[in-house]
Amino acid sequence: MPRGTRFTGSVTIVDVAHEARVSHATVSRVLNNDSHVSPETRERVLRATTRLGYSVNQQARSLAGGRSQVIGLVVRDLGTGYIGEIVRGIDDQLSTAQYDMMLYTTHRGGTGKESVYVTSLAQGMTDGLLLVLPQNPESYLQTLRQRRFPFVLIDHNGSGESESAVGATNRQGGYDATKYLIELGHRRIGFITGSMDLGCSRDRLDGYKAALCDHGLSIDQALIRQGDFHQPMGFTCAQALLSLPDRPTAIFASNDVMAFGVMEAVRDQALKIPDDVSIVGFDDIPQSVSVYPQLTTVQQPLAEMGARATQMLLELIENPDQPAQRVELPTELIVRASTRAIK
Amino acid sequence: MPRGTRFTGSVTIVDVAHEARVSHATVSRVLNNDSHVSPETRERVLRATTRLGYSVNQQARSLAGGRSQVIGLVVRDLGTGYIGEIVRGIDDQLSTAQYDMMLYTTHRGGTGKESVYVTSLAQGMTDGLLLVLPQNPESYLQTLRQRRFPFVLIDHNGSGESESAVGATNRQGGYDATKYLIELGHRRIGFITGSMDLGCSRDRLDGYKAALCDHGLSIDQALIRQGDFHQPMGFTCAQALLSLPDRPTAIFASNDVMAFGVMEAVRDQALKIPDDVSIVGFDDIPQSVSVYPQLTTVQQPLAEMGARATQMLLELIENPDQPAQRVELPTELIVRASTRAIK
DNA sequence: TTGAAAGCGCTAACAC
DNA sequence: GTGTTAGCGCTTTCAA
Repeated sequence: MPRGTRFTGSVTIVDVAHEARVSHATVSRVLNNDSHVSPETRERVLRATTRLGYSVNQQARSLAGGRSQVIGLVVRDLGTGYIGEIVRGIDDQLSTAQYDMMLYTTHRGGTGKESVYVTSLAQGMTDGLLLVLPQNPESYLQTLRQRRFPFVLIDHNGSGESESAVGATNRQGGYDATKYLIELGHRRIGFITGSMDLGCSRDRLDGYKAALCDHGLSIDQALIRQGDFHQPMGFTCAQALLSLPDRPTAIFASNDVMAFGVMEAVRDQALKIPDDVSIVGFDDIPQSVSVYPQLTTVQQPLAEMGARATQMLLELIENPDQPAQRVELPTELIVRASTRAIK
Repeated sequence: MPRGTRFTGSVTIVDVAHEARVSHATVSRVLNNDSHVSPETRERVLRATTRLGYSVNQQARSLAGGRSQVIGLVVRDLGTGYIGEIVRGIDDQLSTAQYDMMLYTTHRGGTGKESVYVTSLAQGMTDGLLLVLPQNPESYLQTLRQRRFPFVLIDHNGSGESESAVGATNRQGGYDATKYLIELGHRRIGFITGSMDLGCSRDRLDGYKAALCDHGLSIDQALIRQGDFHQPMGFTCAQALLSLPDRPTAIFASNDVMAFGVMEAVRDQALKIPDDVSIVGFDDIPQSVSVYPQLTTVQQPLAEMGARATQMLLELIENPDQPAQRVELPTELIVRASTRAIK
């Protein structure tokens, strides 16, 4: 009957050692798959662990210099399905690697908050960090780099080549969607950007512009509004676009959530989707099939991005001296019901 | 220049002690707001911590018998906005209490997985647990109770009076929505349940039935379909309801996500919302205003539920011998565009 | 009020 | 192949 500290009926490595009639170091070896243990001892220890219902105390393990088996996930918020999808991918990988996840949201703190998190995180709580679409990341990326703390950026390609990042072919995605609209006969295509401090936002805009150029259309600055990835902004920008003297016949929003705002605005003006205005989004979050009409959008393989980033992080934790990897997963235009050929 | 172990440039309590010319025990006292420290010593220590950029190592702290300052959040998945809203509330409270959060999802494991989490969680990693809408919870609630490990259930009122839980007035919500539909003139009102192993699902159904009875309408079992809180099931159930010989003029789904599935099904049959079929959901997740027409729904104060549960958990951690609290926050019918009076 | 010392559960040399 | 011994950074008696 092992004595417990607080709540936990904690069976420790020492109890197991006692039960298996070995030293606690040997138990540790077995637990860490050290090869220098005789098969029969290993067997005996393993039996003892199950008999006693032992489970390792991660805090102690990581204090002693081992891994914490925890990674930190830093996100703005969990608002939309966007993060949910990414987490699905992360989660899968983590569970097979026997890792747990700490969740850090930054939505309330505004600037500065993130860096507080990150430094305290790097304090040993976690073995590595996954940063989803970080806002003004330079403030703390610096710190992480200095400490050689493993991290991978998701959907944001950092400032240089020096960091590992997984993203999608944002430029191509922007290009494809715009080209598609052009081929449907649209000539005046409104564009709503994401937060312009993010590389992915700039890339999508670039793709839009490139497609326009390649098809001999000029770039009208009036058709480009600066958004922020949130629905209200999609609404506002769309309102502005729709009240232009020469109203666009199609609007391409830099993410699905803003596209929902566009839908609202279009209806607000008693216009029909897609008859009067075609709408395209970006991301393909689960909600894009819940709305009506179902949204034509550029799919990002979000779950896969999460999974890939996690694999990369795990490798980085294993071997921190690895060179940075930069992965771009392909986007795909998903045509649904919010777009149609111009009359 | 403190020496670091792994990545962290870790300034420890010893470094601070040295700098402040006191023992590390005194530093610990200051850090833990122990009253037996002279104001001037405290001041000196505090200055040293900031000068050195010290930040406490939670692992060590919790190993030594203190709090881990981490709570665990156990959810099925992050799929919809539902969890996102709850987390917003949790997060707020946690940040003011200086707590961090571990996220445990159970979506992949199916049965049994949750209990594995929970036991390993209770192993000292976290100070307490928040369980959102847990599936078949009896398997591990038992364990938690035995160990007297603090936990609070969210949106699920446990098996007895013995556990702390925060939910909403589900029965009343079900009643209100149904009553509203009846007052609009609807007589045949379809109902899609949630997972019936959950108390909240049963309560919503009860409210539906009670409203019917109170208004002299009989309960037609054919109008009640068993759902599971997911969109595809909403679609399927709605299809069944709509192909009934005497088709319902309104459908009340036990959550918003299923209501979206209902919308799909209604359109699939070339019927109009709300002209041919009125639709009501439950939850009021953010998406319910993104869909068209905007969804009439029973609002649960999700963020508030998260916040309240967190406060309760924190109190429970402070004083585990407290009696269990059971809180029901009020729901509110939010009338939007998916419902109308019958012709 | 403060310091010394023990120990939380574990890993990682270092012996044997 | 296995045991012994030191810590990891902290909290917490127990003395002083």
